[in-house]
Amino acid sequence: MEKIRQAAIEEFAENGLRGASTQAIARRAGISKTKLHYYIASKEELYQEALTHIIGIWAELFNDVVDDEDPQSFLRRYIARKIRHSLEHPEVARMFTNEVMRGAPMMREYWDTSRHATQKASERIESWVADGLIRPVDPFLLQFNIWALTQHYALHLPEVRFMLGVDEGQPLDAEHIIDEVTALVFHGLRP
Amino acid sequence: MEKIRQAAIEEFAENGLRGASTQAIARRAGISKTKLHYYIASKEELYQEALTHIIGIWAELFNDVVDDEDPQSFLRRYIARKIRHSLEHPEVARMFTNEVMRGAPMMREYWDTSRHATQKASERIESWVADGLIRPVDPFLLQFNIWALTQHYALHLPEVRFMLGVDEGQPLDAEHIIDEVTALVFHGLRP
Amino acid sequence: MEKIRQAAIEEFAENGLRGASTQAIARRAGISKTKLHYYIASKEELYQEALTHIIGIWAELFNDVVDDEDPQSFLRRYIARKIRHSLEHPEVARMFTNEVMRGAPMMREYWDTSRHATQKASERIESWVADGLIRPVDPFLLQFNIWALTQHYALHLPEVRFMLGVDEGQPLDAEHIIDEVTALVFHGLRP
Amino acid sequence: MEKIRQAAIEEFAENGLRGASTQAIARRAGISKTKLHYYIASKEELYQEALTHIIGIWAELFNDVVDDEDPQSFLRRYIARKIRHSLEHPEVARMFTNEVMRGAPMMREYWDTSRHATQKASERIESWVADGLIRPVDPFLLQFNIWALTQHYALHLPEVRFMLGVDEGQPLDAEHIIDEVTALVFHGLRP
DNA sequence: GATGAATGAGGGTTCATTCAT
DNA sequence: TATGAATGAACCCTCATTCAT
Repeated sequence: MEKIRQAAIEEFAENGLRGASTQAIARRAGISKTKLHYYIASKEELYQEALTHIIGIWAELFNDVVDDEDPQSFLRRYIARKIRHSLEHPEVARMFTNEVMRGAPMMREYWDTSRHATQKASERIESWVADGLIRPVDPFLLQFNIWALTQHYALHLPEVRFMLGVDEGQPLDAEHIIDEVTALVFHGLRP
Repeated sequence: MEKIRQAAIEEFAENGLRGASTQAIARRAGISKTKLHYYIASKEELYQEALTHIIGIWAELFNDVVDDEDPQSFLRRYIARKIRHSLEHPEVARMFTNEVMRGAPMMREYWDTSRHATQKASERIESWVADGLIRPVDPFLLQFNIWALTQHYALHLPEVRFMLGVDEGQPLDAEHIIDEVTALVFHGLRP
Repeated sequence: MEKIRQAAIEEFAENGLRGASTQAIARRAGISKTKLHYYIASKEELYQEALTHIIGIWAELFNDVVDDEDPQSFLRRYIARKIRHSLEHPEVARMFTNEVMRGAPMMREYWDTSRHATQKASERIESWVADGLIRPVDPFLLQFNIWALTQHYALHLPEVRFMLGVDEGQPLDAEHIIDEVTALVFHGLRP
Repeated sequence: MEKIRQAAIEEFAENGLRGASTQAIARRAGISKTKLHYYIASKEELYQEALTHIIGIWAELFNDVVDDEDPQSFLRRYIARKIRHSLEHPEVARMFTNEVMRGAPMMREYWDTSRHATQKASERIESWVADGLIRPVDPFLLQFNIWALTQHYALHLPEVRFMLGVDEGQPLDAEHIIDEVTALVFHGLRP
């Protein structure tokens, strides 16, 4: 049941694994607690499954990147997609961050996989540096920094709205945020 | 009792308000649950108090900024302090982010205060732009971005260590991180 | 469905009425829980029915006793059959004992019937005593004692195997047990 | 708390580990379920503890046996004590039997210890045989048989009362039962 | 006749908090 | 000030049973 996972991600994003209650997840999904437990084996397993789902979402989000793109095209597309998704589904990034802040006990094995991708990306960044396309940077930290910038708007959405004076009813100007973040990174990498 | 607050921040950082247990806080503080409840009125109040304390920590961290500093000096100091603190006390940033991700129900009134400071900072940034010291940027988003970059290393500390291959025993190279983040921001703001 | 009853007796023997789960009975019978409930009205009724079945088994086991047999022939046959059945189907004796240990709420009416048989058997034993075939004994207690001796090997089967050093794969020597129990009773009754 | 264990043994005797409810144990002990859980760690542990207690009771019951006693003195004392205890505290024998019927998952290690005692007792019995004090018997089965005879009156107490026509108010004639069982065994062992 | 979905009641256990001393 | 005992509410989950098809 799709809506159970959605409800779970929202609840886990707000309250973490321990703080989330199956009662609340059921309420969010519009079903009874008993019915929820008919579909899931346990809270822990639902958590695990939701986490896996999130990882899948992000994999899908970037699975059409073209290797021979220039840094600008690549980074703009990456940042744009990530921020757009962050603003539309902040609960996804939040649940993920929640897990990371717990010490990520359920993600250690994912990191093993992820490490390889990070390393490959680092090599690519270094080739950009070698080609003089961007200034010399630590390729790992650059990845963390971009991740930080794009995640942030999901985590701090209410604060951002508040500070910008954008009420909950109105949409945030996603393109403006994308432009600013992209600009910071572009200029920040200029040789 | 100082150590209760410290224990509370660590527990709240990991498990959030709902997920934190007074039992666990007591254990972290090395006292009995009963004793803990002798010192605190309720879990909620302890949470509130810890949050206020965190805000105080950050206020203190930046209360000697000099208004007439040039952007470079100011930003470097700000970023350096924030990242250093993030790496030394990640639980502080984590508890804060946890509260924000919950929708920050206990921080709305803080935002009211904070908004003013944010606005003042924006004016200062705009004056830098007007003086040609940095390129034109959205001053609010710039603040968010810097915040994002400096918070990140607290939230994702274990992941960062893992990806960089730095074991828990060894210290992370804080200065290197500060250099890279500062460089990104400096170059990113170059006129 | 025959296999449901068999599954039920096994489960009830191990866990009692309250501790038995329809889930487990269904699993033992190789069907789904829903299907089980299609065939039975309720757990309680299945229990009742199984109990009645057990009583029937024992009635059948001894329904060809010949009244004019001498004590030796009668007792040997009785003991032999009972012990053989105990070793082959320990779950039957176990479920019965389980019910008795609960206070036998579902067997009170059976006892009414049983009492008559017990009384008739007592008269027969007394006639043996009167005829000088066995030494004077309390005929009721003798019946209890024989029952105790023959039931025991069903209830304590694993313990008996363990103490005798007979692995689960190998068969217990039923005839040896029968011989020893019979001998004890025979000698115990010698005038 | 002594009364909790007593309540637990009664409840476990009637309903087994699975069938027993902490609710019911609490009710029997005259306390609330919450209070019960203040004193115990878990139902399983309480069960384990009660089982250990029972084993201790029986050890105590026979710890003053004198090795140089003749068979008659020894057996009479043993049988008398065991039956008296069975009639006074049938729930103890019942809980034990309940565990055995489950397959005794929590007693396997006790059997290891018990095996040694059983073997020693067997040697003693064999010495009696060698000395011509009793007729040749399988020493292990003899022990099982005596155990069966003495346990039985605890397990089947209500049935025994019913068949003997002794109402719950009146006391059972324990000495008569002891006499009959002892006589059966004595005669049964006569050379 | 047969089966996946659903459900109210209750299971054992933990919780934050209060009481009694 | 300090602490073992106690407690009502809530927790996650399983249960026997019924529903809908």
